[in-house]
Amino acid sequence: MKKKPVSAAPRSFDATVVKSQVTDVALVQRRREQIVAAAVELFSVQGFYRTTMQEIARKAGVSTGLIYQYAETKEDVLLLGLMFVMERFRRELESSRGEGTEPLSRLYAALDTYCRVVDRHPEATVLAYRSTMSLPREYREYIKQAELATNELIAERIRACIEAGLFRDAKVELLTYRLVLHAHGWSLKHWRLSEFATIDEYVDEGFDFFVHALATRKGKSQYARFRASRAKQLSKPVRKAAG
Amino acid sequence: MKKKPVSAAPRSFDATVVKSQVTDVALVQRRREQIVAAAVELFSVQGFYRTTMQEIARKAGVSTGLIYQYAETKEDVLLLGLMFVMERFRRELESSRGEGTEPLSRLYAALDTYCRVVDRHPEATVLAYRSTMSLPREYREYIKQAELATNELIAERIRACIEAGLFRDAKVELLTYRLVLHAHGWSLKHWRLSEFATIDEYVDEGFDFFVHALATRKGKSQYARFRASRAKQLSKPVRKAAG
Amino acid sequence: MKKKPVSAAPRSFDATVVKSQVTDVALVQRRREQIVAAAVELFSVQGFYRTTMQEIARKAGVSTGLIYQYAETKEDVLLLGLMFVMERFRRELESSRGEGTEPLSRLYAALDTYCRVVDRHPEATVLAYRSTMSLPREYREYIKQAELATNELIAERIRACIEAGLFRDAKVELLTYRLVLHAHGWSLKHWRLSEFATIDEYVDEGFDFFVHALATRKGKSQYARFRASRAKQLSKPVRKAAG
Amino acid sequence: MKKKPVSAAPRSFDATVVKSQVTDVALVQRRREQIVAAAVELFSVQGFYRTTMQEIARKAGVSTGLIYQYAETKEDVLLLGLMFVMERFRRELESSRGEGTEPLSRLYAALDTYCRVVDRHPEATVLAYRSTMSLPREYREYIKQAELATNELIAERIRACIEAGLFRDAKVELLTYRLVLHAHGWSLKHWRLSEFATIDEYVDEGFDFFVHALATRKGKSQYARFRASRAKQLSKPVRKAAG
DNA sequence: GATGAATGAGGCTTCATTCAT
DNA sequence: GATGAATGAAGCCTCATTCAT
Repeated sequence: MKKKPVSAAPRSFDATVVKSQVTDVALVQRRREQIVAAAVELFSVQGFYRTTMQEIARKAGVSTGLIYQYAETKEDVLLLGLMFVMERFRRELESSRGEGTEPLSRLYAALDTYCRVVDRHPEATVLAYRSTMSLPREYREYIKQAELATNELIAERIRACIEAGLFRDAKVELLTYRLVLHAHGWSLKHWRLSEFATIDEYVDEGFDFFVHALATRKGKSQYARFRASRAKQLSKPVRKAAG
Repeated sequence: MKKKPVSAAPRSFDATVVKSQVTDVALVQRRREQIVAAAVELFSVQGFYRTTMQEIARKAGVSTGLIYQYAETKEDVLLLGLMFVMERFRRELESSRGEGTEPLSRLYAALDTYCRVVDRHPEATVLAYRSTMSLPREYREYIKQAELATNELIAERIRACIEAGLFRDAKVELLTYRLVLHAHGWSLKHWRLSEFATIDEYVDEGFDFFVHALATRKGKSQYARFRASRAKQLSKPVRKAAG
Repeated sequence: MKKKPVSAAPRSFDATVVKSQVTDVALVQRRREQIVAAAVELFSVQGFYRTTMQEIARKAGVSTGLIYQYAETKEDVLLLGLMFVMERFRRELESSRGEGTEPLSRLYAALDTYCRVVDRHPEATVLAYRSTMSLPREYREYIKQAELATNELIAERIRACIEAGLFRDAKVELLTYRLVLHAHGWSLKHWRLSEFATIDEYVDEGFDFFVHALATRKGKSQYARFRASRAKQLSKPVRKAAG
Repeated sequence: MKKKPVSAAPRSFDATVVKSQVTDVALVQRRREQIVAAAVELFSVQGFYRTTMQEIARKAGVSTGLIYQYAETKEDVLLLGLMFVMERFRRELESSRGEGTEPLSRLYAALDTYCRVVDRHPEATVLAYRSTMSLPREYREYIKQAELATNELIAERIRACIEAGLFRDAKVELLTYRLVLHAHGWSLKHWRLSEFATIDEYVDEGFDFFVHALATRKGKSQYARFRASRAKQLSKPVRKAAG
């Protein structure tokens, strides 16, 4: 009886919006990965404008001219980079399961996953905030769509909690951004937040706060059970392997 | 009995870190305002790198060379711009009173003020996120310090709630960033959030969420009273004058 | 029995101290010659600061940007120019033979060659005096070393005269600069000197003066023989072909 | 029965070729000295183009605008500077006496004085070589005339030696430049020459060389006497007071 | 006479993009 | 398909000169 999750091929991650002179699809895929990986790293550290095409080429181990066979402009490379980054977010989020189908657990898993991706790739998050505006207005839409598609993965888990009577009713879109900003915040304000919490604590504190604000009576007892089960798990020798 | 409100002179807003060739202090002040106003507007719309010094000069109604009498580099202009913006945030936040000394009311006032400044100057917020990295590493510290000084104005109001037994104990620094990010979020994700809430709703929803998550029993009843008094106020003909 | 003529490879003429973005050594060589030739001419006529990179590019028949693939700054171009000029001096001096191995004859040949190079490229000499100070302090050392290497070609011929008992003993370094300044003087004060002497006369008068001041009895008779042989030679129809 | 020494107001040192807006002659004199002193020092160290009018003003302790009341362009300041420098050379040379009227002694005194002025103001000499070309062609003539006027002070002493039968006949103009370049050389090649001689030695060696090359029999004996008298003098406790 | 803020043309340098090989 | 040398427009910054006070 679950609603069909939005999905249905979000055009937003479709890298074909960027034209390539090369026809061999597999080659395009491979070369672009090579180029974009270098680009994302440089953009993240130095910003879009401080990074030159020649630097990207050098770091990617290709010639300058080659890049222009796989992207028409520097902005294209940025777009590919942002898509690449957001695609990673979505992919990881999509594969985060949570304990069975328990809604709270699944929501926790989503937040946990999101925060940890951010923790592992802090530059990627920052990149999105810093560089999106360097894109031509038209391209920005792609990024927004990609963001919405990713958010939906969280939104649907929030909805599940509401539908299960664990959370009081509220505007899911706003709630979603609350969690999204919590995750992004870890990167955006890492210089300060990391003085007061580890990523583990940050995730738990964030979730705890969220549940406290929204949980119905039923939700609260469910949450207590969730915490107990986690506590038991955590007491076991091995836990989340370091990322 | 209250702690002394913040420090005395937060070095972080001290514009003298940027050197000027002109000695007349009042003139420096006036010219910089003129230049920085133009710069902030352009940076906000086009970004730092897309904005040329000639554009800034033209918009400020001065010659290109003049800017260099009041700032040594383009980065200096950005620093002054960011300082200017953050100073405005702090100033407005500082002057937000709230109903008497009631802690909840004062906290609400802080969030309300913050969000409304963001609402009135959305570019300013975005500017901070997008352009801070364009600064030389050394300059970024100034911005961070300025941010902390501003945050403290919120932090102390949260602390007041905790000390008054209205909120359960928690890490104030993390809570502060929660509110800060809520305010910033209104600008960062305005394209989406504004589809689901007005600024009034966004503030109220954010505060409500915050209180729900933290309030003790005492806090909850206090909050009920606060809402009642606000409802009464809101029913009166005049309300917050538009900014 | 003779000392090994100077060192092997005087680092001082090593153009690799200036970095190039281009890797193809032959191309670097060719392009630099093209650029430097234009630069030297312009620098000589207008001076370093009055010459723009655009002018150099235009005269060299390349684009402005190209120069920056072969030299990092305008100062680098000057350094290459000075090296180029000094290298020419040294090369010509090195290949000046003189009659057999007769010391006086060889010394004369050195002075004669030096003065004639100066005569053919008066701007080059002037350039060295006027523009060396436009170089970063560090670069000036290269030029000094190059000068010393060139001077050595004269110094060793003076030493040969002393060792052959033709000249009385004296500080060779000072004597060397005496001849060097004599040659340079032809360019530095050409506006005046050329009113009173042709280059031929200038060389002869300079050598005569030098020998008169230093020659031993043996040296004097040798010098008489040298002049006699030259006189005979000079009476022949063909003489030094104009450079 | 001596020829009238050229003199008769050499236009070349006439600073009135540079126009001033100020009419008070004494003030013009005073201000210009103030400005030119600063300018010469800066030009000497940094070169003409690297020195800004604002730097000159600062070092002279006046405002930028003031300079333009006493000189129409930056080139004018340079011209005044060069005139100032050459005037000093001439003045010092003019006042160098030598032992009575003995020709050799007077010539020695000229060379000695010249070299010592150069030694005390090495930058001044270098300035002349480096910066003269920065002048508009028309101005250079003034400098040349000033140089000739100064040279004449040496030339006439050489002539005296020839007329007294101490030197063989030769082109006085060339001989003059020989001595001039010797003096200038001390500054131009100081970095090298100072490794091998003190200024005392440099002067003596230079004069000795000169006399050796030119002296008649009569001149030689005169020179021997001159050296003997100097030796006696030198053995006395006090000698040339340090400059 | 003196000041110093203001001007704006011009230079060095960068770098996205092209194209011959 | 790949290379990397070549292009040239454009931007930051400097500084000689002016002018209102």
